[in-house]
Amino acid sequence: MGQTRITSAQVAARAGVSQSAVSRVFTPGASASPKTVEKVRQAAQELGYRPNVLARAMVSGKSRIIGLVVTYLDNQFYPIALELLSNALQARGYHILIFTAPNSTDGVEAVMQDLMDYQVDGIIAASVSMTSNLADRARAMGIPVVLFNRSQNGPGLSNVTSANVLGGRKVAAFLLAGGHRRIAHIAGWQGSSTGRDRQAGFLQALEKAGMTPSAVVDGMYKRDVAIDCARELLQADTPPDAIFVGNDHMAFAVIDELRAAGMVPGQDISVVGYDDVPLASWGAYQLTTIRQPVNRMVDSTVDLLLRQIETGVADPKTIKIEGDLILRQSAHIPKGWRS
Amino acid sequence: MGQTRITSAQVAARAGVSQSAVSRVFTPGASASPKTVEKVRQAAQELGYRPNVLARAMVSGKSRIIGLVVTYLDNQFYPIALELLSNALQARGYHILIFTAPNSTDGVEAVMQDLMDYQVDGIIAASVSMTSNLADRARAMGIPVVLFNRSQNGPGLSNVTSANVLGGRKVAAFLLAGGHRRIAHIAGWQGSSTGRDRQAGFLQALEKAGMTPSAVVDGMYKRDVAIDCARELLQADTPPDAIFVGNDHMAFAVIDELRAAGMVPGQDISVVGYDDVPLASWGAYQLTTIRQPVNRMVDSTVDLLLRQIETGVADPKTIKIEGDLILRQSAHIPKGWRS
DNA sequence: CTGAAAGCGCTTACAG
DNA sequence: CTGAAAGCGCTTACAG
Repeated sequence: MGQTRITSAQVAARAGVSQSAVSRVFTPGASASPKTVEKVRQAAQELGYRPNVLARAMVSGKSRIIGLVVTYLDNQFYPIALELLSNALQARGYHILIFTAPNSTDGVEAVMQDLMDYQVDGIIAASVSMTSNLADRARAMGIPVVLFNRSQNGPGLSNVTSANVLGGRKVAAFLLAGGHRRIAHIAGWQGSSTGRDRQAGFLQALEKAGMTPSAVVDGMYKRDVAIDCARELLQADTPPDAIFVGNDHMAFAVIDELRAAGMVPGQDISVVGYDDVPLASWGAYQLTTIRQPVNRMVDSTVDLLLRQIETGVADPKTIKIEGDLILRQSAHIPKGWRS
Repeated sequence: MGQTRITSAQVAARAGVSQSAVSRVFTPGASASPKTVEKVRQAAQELGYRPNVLARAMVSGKSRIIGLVVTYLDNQFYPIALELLSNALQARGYHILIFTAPNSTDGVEAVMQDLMDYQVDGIIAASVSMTSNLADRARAMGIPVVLFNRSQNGPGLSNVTSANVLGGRKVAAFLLAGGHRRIAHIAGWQGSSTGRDRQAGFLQALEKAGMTPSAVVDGMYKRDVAIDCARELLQADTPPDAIFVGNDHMAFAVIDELRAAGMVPGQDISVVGYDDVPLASWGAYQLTTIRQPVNRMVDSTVDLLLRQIETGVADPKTIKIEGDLILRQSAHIPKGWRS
């Protein structure tokens, strides 16, 4: 194998300049005469030289690597977020080192530690919660952390989510306006802030209207669990006439189950999800749902993270971005309703 | 910010040993007395020391980073493959640096170059084709490359796919046995080996049976294009009674379109896909399809790549793994058929 | 603007 | 088994 990676010293020799000169030509804030630049570029070109990013990282202390921790790659929302994050970061000269973590606390712990060992400049934790111990450690090492689609208090932690409480309220208002009176909720995992917030907003708004939900169960963000929940709701003495499901991924499962029971969503029963992943708009589901503004969530995440990295100032923020209710056929639309 | 990363020298000082001793304790093939190990571990523990992976990479020449290039994150097959690849690699002490590339040749070129700058130990290119120039360069630098779900000849290139030609043949045999006589094909992108191979096997088998397809069009692996194709096929003078679609992602689009036209897949017309992504088994689609054995594809990819990395022997292989036809309701099942 | 030199945090022969 | 030293490929004060 011809592992002959060219070094700056070799380029220097060929160009007839010092190794430092070569380094300067390849360092953005350089200072080199046009002549030097020319000679070095020429030699580098001929030799096929490219600076070693790892060596640069060692001395500069900046790896230009962002660690990303993800768990649920089966929910369409995350691959899309991942793609957008990667593109945005690449455009700014960073790259993503990816860690798929089991959602257990221990799993996340191990993975984050591993991640710090790679000297990442920053960490994005997507739908993962952190122990305060871990957050402290990252802060102690000066590694900025942004939680994506999960919100958590803690010194040094930034988080970016959609306005989940508000979203829950919107869904409740919509279903009430639709004349529904037996409204059930298959909640997102109650161990997550998104699951809790969506539920809280939803229940608040119902209560304000003097209503109580006909049932509230935890779907754990899992397809299987959501199916069981739906089945259970249908077998109750008074089955619901509407179901708010904690995310689209589970809502699809619920719709499949309702249809299997001979019901037509949008006619016999209303179903509303949360996320607006692409599949929600496909013919087979036509799911009414709250759109998570993933583009803006990604932009905020990248901005927050890179600002902290590049200025060195830890300035944790909590950002909540409002999302619209998208009307489709899975739920009855009240006359004259505008969202 | 308290960027006080502990170094091996600090641990050495506290433990009362040399810096090299510390290094040895943290190097797998070490040689250190139990006493030294004990003292060092103790001091490391107290200080919260962890070796700097980048520094280790510099001197050892092994970064334990695998570059992954992906393009289509909207097709459910890839997030799943990504997750499995990441898990398998993590289990063996490697991590994935991710690059999302536009599918253009230039885009891939830029991204791969970028990737090599990070001194990755190996590269997995998922559904991406490489210029021979690029392949040569990777080989010259001794970086093993495995193409995942794409097959391409070239010195030093390994590739892992399912048995696509065979898969195409299986679909043809199945549709013929089902009594279909106007069989159309919405092909996978003809710029890709998977698209071409599936089509080739399919056409071969039809021809052998003395049949010609009623139509063959390129769906480009894109939802929008597939929808247009389906519409076009339906408007033909003799619309098809069966459609083989180049992958599941497009097949879902085709089914949506057929239903919009009032047809029932599996009764009025048969639809067969390729991949068997999770969505294919959900109630809304019930898609008959060839299962890509993604687990085995991932295992083979990781084995091939790590063997090359760890032995240093370039031993390019082409691996094709057979996948079964999975029967569901989207296509008419011939009496007594067993796949 | 430019070169010689120190240093980033490690691993690994080399002696002992 | 263990320490002193060289070196991985760079960047960055420091003089000139």
